[in-house]
Amino acid sequence: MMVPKSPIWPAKEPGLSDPFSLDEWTPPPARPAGGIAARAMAASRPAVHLQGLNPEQQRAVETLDGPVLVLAGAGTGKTKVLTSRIAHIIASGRARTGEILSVTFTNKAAREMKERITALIGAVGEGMPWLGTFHSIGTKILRRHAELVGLRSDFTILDTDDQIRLLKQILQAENIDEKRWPARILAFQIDGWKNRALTPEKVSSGEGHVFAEGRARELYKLYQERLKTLNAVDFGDLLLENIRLFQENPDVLADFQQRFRFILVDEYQDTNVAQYLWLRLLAAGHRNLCCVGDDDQSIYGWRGAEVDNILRFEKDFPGAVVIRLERNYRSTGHILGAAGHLIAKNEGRLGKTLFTDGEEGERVTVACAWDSEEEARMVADEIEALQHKGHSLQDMAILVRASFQMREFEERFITNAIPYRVIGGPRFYERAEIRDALAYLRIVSQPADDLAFERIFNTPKRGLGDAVLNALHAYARPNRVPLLQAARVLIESDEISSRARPNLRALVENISRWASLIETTPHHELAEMILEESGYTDMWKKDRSADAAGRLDNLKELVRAMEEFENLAGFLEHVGLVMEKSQGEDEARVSIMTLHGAKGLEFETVFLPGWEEGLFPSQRTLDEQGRAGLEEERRLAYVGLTRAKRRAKLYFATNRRIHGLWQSTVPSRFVDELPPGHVEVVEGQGTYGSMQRMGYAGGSRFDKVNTAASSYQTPGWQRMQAAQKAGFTPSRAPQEPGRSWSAGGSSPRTIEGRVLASSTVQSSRYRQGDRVFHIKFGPGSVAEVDGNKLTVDFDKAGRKMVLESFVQAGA
DNA sequence: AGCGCGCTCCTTTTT
DNA sequence: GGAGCGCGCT
Repeated sequence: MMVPKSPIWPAKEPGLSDPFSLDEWTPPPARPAGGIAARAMAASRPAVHLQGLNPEQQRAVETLDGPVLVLAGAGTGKTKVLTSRIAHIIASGRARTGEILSVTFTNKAAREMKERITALIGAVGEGMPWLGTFHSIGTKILRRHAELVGLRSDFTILDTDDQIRLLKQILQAENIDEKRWPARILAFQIDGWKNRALTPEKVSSGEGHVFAEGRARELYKLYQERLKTLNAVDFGDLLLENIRLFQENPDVLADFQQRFRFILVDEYQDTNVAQYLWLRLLAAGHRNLCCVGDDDQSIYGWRGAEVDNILRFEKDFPGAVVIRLERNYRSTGHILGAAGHLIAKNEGRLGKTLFTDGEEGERVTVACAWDSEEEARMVADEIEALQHKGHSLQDMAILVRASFQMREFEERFITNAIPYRVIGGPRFYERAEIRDALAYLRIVSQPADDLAFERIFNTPKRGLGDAVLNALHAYARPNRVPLLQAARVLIESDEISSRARPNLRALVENISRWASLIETTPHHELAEMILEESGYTDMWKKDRSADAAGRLDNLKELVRAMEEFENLAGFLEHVGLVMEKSQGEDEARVSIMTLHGAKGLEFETVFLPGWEEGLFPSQRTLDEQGRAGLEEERRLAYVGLTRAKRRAKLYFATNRRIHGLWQSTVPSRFVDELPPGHVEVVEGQGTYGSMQRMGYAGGSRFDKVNTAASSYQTPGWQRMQAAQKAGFTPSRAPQEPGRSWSAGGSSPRTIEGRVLASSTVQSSRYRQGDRVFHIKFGPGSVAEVDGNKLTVDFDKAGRKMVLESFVQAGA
């Protein structure tokens, strides 16, 4: 057999006995004999951690040697396998807790695993030092060997916000027009390179050309240099610097390879290239790598995840054992049938078919709403009906494609007095007040943290403006000193205006004083003192805006959270990487979240609104990633359906306001891809008789409910098609062959409101005062004309802005 | 230093 | 439609 070339993963040398087999394995000399004893015990006693596993799960748990890929479909007991496997390794004496590397993507997943392991094997589970996220483990390793990659071990971790501010400074210094080349685009670009493990030298010059006339690579390099002088890393560096550390220091790598007898990876389908390389390096020692994942649930391609990693596993790791978990313990037969049929349309997959021994249950329902408002009303009504039947709100969730869809549901739930909870949104440590407070703590504990200094330097307002900051930079840069140091020097000179000088002096002296208290004052008390004395809490107390009180609460919460940590450094570490908004689990509420946010969760009833072309699948994904994008969207649909235990309810609306303009929409192709046998089309009980009036073209099974004449026969629609033929075709990337947008009477699905609304300079055929008819709003008269956008005073619906192509003359 | 206007953009999101 | 941002005016 051909073994793929791999410098890191040597093929086993023939003739040598496998040093890692069970028989040959001996504990290192320093190890107490406990391992052997435990193994003996495990042999004589039925293992608790192996109970309740089905045969495939058991195989996944017990196949300890060599690379293993566990393809775990949704709801097949993935976490159970991971935790049982760790318990098994420990209980059988094959490794101690400190010799198992176990990586997850989110802190939540890591926490959950720790809890479940502890439940299986007792308190030993809590002591798993190498169970954590890629980033937290990367940080741990990097802190130990920071000096080898040009950092000090107290390096700071910058988040996206810091990163962008830093890039802005670089762009400014390089005289690059930030309007044309926004820092966040560059940040995105750099992130992308880091995801692919590309250092500035490795970025191809072609790719470097994408930003600021080919200066991207140079800017990336400047950024990295600046990070080093700041003794800082960004999230991407946490892994990239690890890889560099390992590659440049084989002894360090060997040490970790030796240490990690077993490596486990959760959600392998979400790994990016950097994570993959990192794993490969570490796994090359004992070769006991177990990756668990589901290619059908890979939904993070847009942020660097490589489905390819999982698809290629067997090639990458020769001799890998692949185990499929297809027995589903979550959903009913109809839900699995619908989801399975849908995902089977994807081509790039390893192939799994979930099955259940449970009941068929209710069919997946599909309902049509007239517009998004009615959609929200239908969902709310259904929720209330379920509630009356005794179902808890806790067991229901609304999963949307994009967060702008949430608002309509929130509004509806408020009017219906349905308690709800929005999951997602800004994290605790992303809030401005938390970031400000942290910046104070950072500058006090790390005087070289220029970004922290800049953030708090005039917050609260203390009469220090750009002039002062520029003066500080002008001194700091050539002298290669931190801004705080520059400030110390300049307050003794005339460089700073006499008005600002005392203020700056006060700030600098405060910082020094606070810093001198670090050793002697409990850190949470120090934090409180800093926030008080700096005037920061006062700033919010004086603030009259509605959210000021909430911000003060958050600051209190921050100080409270600090008490749980030994010292300031430990806390800062935690907050950058881990800290989450504390969420009170009080009363039962319906959850509203994005499909992405729902991964890994399950609910009795799942509402899936907005299944319309353009929204889901997202037009933009289709435009940008073509076929691959469509498949990722389909996986997202699959994830959504498989969250449901007993009921999945889909909705689509025929009208939706996108970017402020009303658009006609057609059902998602995913609706058509569902197998009829598992699906039931329900009549909307819509008060406006929506099912009668709705209209959409095309060879959909839903034609039978489409009784009215298709709205696409309207003159407005025809005009729009004509306009498109004439050259206003919305930008569309390569489409998958065989599925043409305009084929088979299925009208072009143009959701690109922006293109439509802005590309046409041609004069409208309508004038002020003209009478028009709109399929949603009925008759009205034109109040204003702007290109092809009309502001119309509708007789019933009031003033709305609509696209010209959606109205017809007369009426 | 603070406000207001006009311009742009507008999926998903962890660390 | 609406949020966020930068600039320019007072």
